Amino acid sequence: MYYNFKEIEKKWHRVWEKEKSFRAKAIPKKKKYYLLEMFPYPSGKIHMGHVRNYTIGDVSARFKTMQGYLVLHPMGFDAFGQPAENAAIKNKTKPDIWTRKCIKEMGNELKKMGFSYDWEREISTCDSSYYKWNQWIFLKMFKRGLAYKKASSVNWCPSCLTTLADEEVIEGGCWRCHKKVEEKDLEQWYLKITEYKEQLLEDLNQLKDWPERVLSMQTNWIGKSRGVEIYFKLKDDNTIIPVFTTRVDTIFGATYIVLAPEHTLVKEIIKGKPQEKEVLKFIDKVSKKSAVVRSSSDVKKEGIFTGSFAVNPVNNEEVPIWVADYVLMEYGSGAIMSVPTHDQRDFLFAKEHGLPMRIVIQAQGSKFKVPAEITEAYEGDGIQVNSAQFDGLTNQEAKVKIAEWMDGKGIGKIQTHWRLRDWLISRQRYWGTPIPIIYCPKCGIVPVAYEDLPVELPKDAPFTGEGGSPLGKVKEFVNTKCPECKGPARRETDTMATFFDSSWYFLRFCSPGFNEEPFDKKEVKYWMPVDQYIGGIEHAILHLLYSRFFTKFFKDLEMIDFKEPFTRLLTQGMVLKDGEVMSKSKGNIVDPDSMISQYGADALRLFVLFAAPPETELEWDSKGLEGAFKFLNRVWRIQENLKEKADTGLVRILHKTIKKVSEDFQSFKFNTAIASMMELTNAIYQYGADKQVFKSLIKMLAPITPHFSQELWQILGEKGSIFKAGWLEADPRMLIEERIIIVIQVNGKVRSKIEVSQDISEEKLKTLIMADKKLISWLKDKPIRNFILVPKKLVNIVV
RNA sequence: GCCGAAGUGGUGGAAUGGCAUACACGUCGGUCUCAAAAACCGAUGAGCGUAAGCUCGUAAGGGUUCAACUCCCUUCUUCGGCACCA
Repeated sequence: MYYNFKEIEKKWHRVWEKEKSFRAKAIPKKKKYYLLEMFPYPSGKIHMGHVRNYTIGDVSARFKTMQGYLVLHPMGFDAFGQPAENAAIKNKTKPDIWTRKCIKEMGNELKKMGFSYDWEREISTCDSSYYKWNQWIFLKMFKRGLAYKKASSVNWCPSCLTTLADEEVIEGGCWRCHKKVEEKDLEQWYLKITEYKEQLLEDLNQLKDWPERVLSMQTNWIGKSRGVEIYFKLKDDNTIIPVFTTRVDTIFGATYIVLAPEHTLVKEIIKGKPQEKEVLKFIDKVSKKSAVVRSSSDVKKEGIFTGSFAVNPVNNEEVPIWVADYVLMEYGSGAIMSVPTHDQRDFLFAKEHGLPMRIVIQAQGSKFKVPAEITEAYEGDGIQVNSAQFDGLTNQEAKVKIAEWMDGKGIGKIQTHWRLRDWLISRQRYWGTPIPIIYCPKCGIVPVAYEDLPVELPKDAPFTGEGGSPLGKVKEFVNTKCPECKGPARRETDTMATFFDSSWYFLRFCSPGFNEEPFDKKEVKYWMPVDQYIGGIEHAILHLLYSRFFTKFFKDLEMIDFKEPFTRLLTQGMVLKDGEVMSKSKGNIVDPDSMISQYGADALRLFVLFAAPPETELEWDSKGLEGAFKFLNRVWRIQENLKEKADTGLVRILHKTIKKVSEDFQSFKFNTAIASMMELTNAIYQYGADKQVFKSLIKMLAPITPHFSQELWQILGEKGSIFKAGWLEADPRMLIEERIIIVIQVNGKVRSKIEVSQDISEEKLKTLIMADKKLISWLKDKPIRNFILVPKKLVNIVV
């Protein structure tokens, strides 16, 4: 009754494995296609998200293969990380053993899905043959000053008991466990990603085939803002107070300045002033507020006058100096100029404290107002007023002119501020790459020599989940000799953030066994960059930014000759059930494995592609999966009723389908490609197919349903792999319809349809229209004002 | 607040200036069957009408056009990112 998917799928898995069907070996001059999906964390079982991600990738890989490309389609495991430690504690085993078991299980599940991976290239980041090169890269960065240690206030997750990079803090919480992140002062290792900030921003322009969403997220994250640092002077002793602004066009309206409570100057300027005691009290009060409270925008801004004045360098006006909690020491210079008339925040603050205001930008076309009349700040564009020699310019012109003028006179400096911070990579964790650094009491921080790599992760470490770097408790690991003076020394006991591992794995895939350097330059030259990368949107900043950084670093080392690792990027949407993300805690998980045993991998693959376009969220629908399975059976049964020769009508539909499917596969519109194959199938049921038409259909289905198609291919008498049989070409002659249907509109509304020969003349068509009974009542007694003909499609008659 | 994406039947979705709702799910009806399942065939945006057909309809309002889901303007809603960022 149903086709025997169980046996068929098993059969072809064996064949593919035996014949090493997906082995990719570089052939110079042959056009290559490197297709990569983000490698998984080996949790043991695959989930629907994996199924979706890897199915999208696999269909593209198989399609490209059929089109004649030499396709590299590797798979591996992002195997270091905290869950292994937690699982090991829970299951009373070791992270190493647990992870390897998971990798094996997960590999089997991936194989069950029939993905066309070159398994001989499999890598796991927890193998010392891999992480050795993490250490090598780290040392290269260290020698260039790109890896450095500094004491700073860092993000600390109290539940994971480790530090986090800025990128790993999502809405103030840990990206992994969502616990609120705390601040802690620690000495940690950083990578100087900021060295590449210009390039990281600039080269986004090069990524034409990345989703706009990702580009905008990265742009926001890097956060470039241009402006001017203005040098206000203290009235009493000419001490300079630098103030950063992006709105230098409003400088003539600056009526006071505000310092952050932590600003070093505050204590000096209040000394001996009557306000001293009050201000100190205020600072103390602010310092007791948590960062979260202080940074929530709905809390009322509080501030206090210091008793001191500063001089505005553009007009030598004396302005009062205030201290307020809304000015942050971490951004800019920790001091701002305040323009109440053109900044809403300043406006509210000035109203509250009765501070002076002056309008300097006049909205075009509106009546000039005086400060007393305005009810809110005007933040838009307009014409400069009250701005000395700049009056009459548009504020956009003034922005440039004033900046240049100030820069030239030395009363300000054109400056750029960035949001991006260096990447903190130290983790107080066991299951990661040891940082290859030795601390010597005599020589200080000493890098491990290249020939001593890898610094192996000890197999036994007493990690308990109670915090503190577990490696610190392994004496044989910690105690070592200084590479320089040979005296006793200690090893660094933190490990690297796992995002380090995944920042270059796509390069390793090009030559996974290479043991002279992280990768073989020749192989990388052939395969890289990745032509198509596919993965989840959650990596829009994290992994994708870090990988871009590493690529630029390798370019500087002259190990590669390209600037960006991923030419095209597709971010697939999440799989939902009942409108929510599938998760263990919500208990709404659908296990791919049980779906495979019920309907087969092919039906599952077909369903996840058909249910939604790849980028959008996919609502799980078991009825839909059943429908996909029914469709495959419907196709399967065609073989029982093949005709000698198919009707021309059907052959035309076939060629239209070939055209549509080829275009859609190319642009990842799998849902509509499948829809048109369903239409072809419906037409076959109507007309009856011959062997040729049927073979074409199963060929088009092959990238999506590889086992199913390969089996039918064999049943139809073909030997060998359907994937080596080439792709289909639509015959342009078959795409021309002889009889076409012209839609007739009257005043833009469809009133009739006429079937005509495709090469009918306009005159003849007009005659036919005039004779159309359906149109008589619409056209009778009405002069035709316009006759619009869209060739081969439509006529619109305006009466 | 700024930036980005989106809003279409009962549901997933299709159409990027030219027939709105392809394809599928669901529902209803039919064929086959003792019956059911499966399979096959058909109907299925709303309203009015016996019917032919007519009117309305793509978040709301306006505009451009012979013609707008599609382009422009305003507004609303949802999702995502950034944010007391000066």
